[in-house]
Amino acid sequence: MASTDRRVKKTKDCLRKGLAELLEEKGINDITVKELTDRVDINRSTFYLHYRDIYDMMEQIEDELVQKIDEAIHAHPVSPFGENSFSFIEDIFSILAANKEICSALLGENGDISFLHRIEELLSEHSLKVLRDTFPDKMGNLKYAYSFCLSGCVGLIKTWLSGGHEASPHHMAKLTFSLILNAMKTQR
Amino acid sequence: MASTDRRVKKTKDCLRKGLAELLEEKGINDITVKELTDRVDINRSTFYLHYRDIYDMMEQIEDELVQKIDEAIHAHPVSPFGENSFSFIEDIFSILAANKEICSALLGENGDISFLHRIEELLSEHSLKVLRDTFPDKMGNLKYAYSFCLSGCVGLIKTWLSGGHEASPHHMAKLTFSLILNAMKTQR
DNA sequence: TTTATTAATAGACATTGTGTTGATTTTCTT
DNA sequence: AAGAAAATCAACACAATGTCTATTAATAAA
Repeated sequence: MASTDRRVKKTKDCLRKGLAELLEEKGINDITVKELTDRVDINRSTFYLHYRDIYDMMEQIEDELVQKIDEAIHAHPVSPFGENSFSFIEDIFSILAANKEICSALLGENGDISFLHRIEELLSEHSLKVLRDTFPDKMGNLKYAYSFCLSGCVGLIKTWLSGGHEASPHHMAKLTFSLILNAMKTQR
Repeated sequence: MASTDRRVKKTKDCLRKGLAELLEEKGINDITVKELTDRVDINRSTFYLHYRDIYDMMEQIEDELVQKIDEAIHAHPVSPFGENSFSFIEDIFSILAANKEICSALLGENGDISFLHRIEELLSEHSLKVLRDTFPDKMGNLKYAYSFCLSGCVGLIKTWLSGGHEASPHHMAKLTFSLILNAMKTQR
């Protein structure tokens, strides 16, 4: 991402696009470096100039996405559950939309379960703080309701990505917010 | 599973146990046939007598689990959302508990995202019918709320498995039921 | 218990992808 | 235009793969 040299950017973009394509067809398990470089017509040696192996490449891509989301989250002040507490959720949906292809691939049928876990952790890290303020007395019992919501959010994201994002990030954020709030009522 | 010969059963059990162990340590990507057979002290050739490769082995294990869950689901009549509509959920929790080690591994950090999808599909297949009866007018708009609940259920399962199942399958089924019901109210 | 069957083992094999290296060519930046 | 850096090409040892054949051991059924 950082590199300024056109050649590096072009090579990495090329490889990334090829990987996203391959991930729609098969699992990362069955994807070889040779296969990827052959497909996008890049020398295999060039691949090793940038990545240690396929998994390293996947990880680097995930790192970038996670970092972007992380930055978006921390750009918002920690506020209790209320009217505007879902503004950071909207940002997340926007980031995902801006990286639709690779995100779909990473969360889809042949995706990476550890990326899924990282997304959950990101959401968790932030919203745990919020929840602690909103339901201070019940934190112990909320464990299950909370994990229900957490995974539920990821499910929402997956469905939204796999469709054509007909709904706007703003609308999705509002929906997410109300779903969480209602589910949480279970435990009050 | 079917085989009657003790040797086959012993070999398969051994390999399966080894795979579950390895999956707690690393991703399926980094697990080689040689590594697995070395660990459980089985000849590498023997592995190929039963499985095409590591992924084939994983698939066969998943197939068995999915089949068990599928049978459990179809053992229950399709009933509208009500007092007893969650009895099949209880069965699912029981099956998962009976296969705790491998299920934890398959849904955990180094798990298999496609197994996760299969579980979702199984739940989906059955509960879509139920939902169609419960909310017949709103089916179009329910898409997102539904996927929220679907993934939420899997999250619930993951959390329950990774803990020590302190809660009983029955309790979890009731909790699942009320979480779904509350979340669904969002869209009414 | 014996026998026929079937599974597991051991060792060898060609094949394929891996990761690395050094020399050369191409492309970029300034 | 010149120097720097990236991409290419060819070659390499290496390790895991998947397949085979011959041999040994364990099992089920008589």
